[in-house]
Amino acid sequence: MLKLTKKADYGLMAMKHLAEHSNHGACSAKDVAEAYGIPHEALAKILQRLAKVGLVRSQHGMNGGYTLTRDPKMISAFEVIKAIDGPLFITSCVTVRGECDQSDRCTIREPLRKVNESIEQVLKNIKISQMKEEPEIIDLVKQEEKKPGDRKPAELITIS
Amino acid sequence: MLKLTKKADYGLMAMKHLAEHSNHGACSAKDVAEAYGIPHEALAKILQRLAKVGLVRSQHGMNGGYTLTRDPKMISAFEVIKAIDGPLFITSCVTVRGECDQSDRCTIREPLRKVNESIEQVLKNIKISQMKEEPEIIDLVKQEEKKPGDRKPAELITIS
DNA sequence: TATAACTCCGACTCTTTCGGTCGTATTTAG
DNA sequence: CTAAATACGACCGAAAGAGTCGGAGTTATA
Repeated sequence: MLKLTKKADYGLMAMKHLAEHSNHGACSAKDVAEAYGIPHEALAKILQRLAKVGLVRSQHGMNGGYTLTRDPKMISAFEVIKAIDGPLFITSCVTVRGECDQSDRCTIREPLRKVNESIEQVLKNIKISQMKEEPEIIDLVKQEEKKPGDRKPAELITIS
Repeated sequence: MLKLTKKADYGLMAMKHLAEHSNHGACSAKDVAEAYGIPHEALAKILQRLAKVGLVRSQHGMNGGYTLTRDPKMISAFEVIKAIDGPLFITSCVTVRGECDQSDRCTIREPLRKVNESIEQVLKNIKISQMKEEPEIIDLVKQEEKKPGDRKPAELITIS
């Protein structure tokens, strides 16, 4: 549960790959797919959606492929995921149109909406350029787990 | 995407309902289901899973039903969700056994694992007793959205 | 200029998971 | 013993997922 789809995974991998190879010109979908062992036609479709929202630029013909349109420091993981999988809502109650459809007494809607916003912010603050294998760059969580019995007045999650 | 299942939604609603009616004795699955307009047999199956992990206690026979086993202040949303939907992993790469199965060059595994931990902590800090319709109790996010072009050196997400 | 190679693009099918239903057995109060 | 409630398993339809196929467009090269 609560996992993002393989498409989003592939999209993030491809964006990172393009960021690392931006100096070598465009990368074809086939090249990226073979580099990570994923079906290249599935990844092509993902890159198409990224091109449609303007995150990458597609280039037809020989030696064509995809290039980033922005500095990878300015592209968040949230943008990539949202482009591929659509808007994210943690709860099934909150739809695009706003409210619960089946029960007007859904009393947990507001707290979960807050959680949803929190997750969005976490993903918005992760940039493609940070997607390296250096975990110390990203310090997402700066707190220990809860201990039942004490109420911590203020907890912190620091990002970057 | 990134939404938790309806079962988890129902489970959280039921837990909150039990927390509010703990002084009236046990609540039957049918009562809870009718209160929120959800099929009572689907909710019964959810409550069974919650009973199996010990979050609620079931009582057979007439005037039976379900009761919480702990103080609702000590039950986190994470426990409920995990009991219903299983362990959560934000990325498909990270399985229960640990690693990517298809590609050993999945370079985004570690950053996403950090994101995953962050989300877990957010959910662990939301208690059933906090699931009221008073949004000011829970202040999950304390920042505005990003503006492409400025780099905020340190961002904060404050919890409770 | 014309051909051919290489790329992107959109529609389609198949599989898996989710949500919900039904039926039967078990337990308990009256 | 009967009524009311949970416990448990199997089953079915719907929906979203992952992947595949052929076609359209573009550029290099002879």
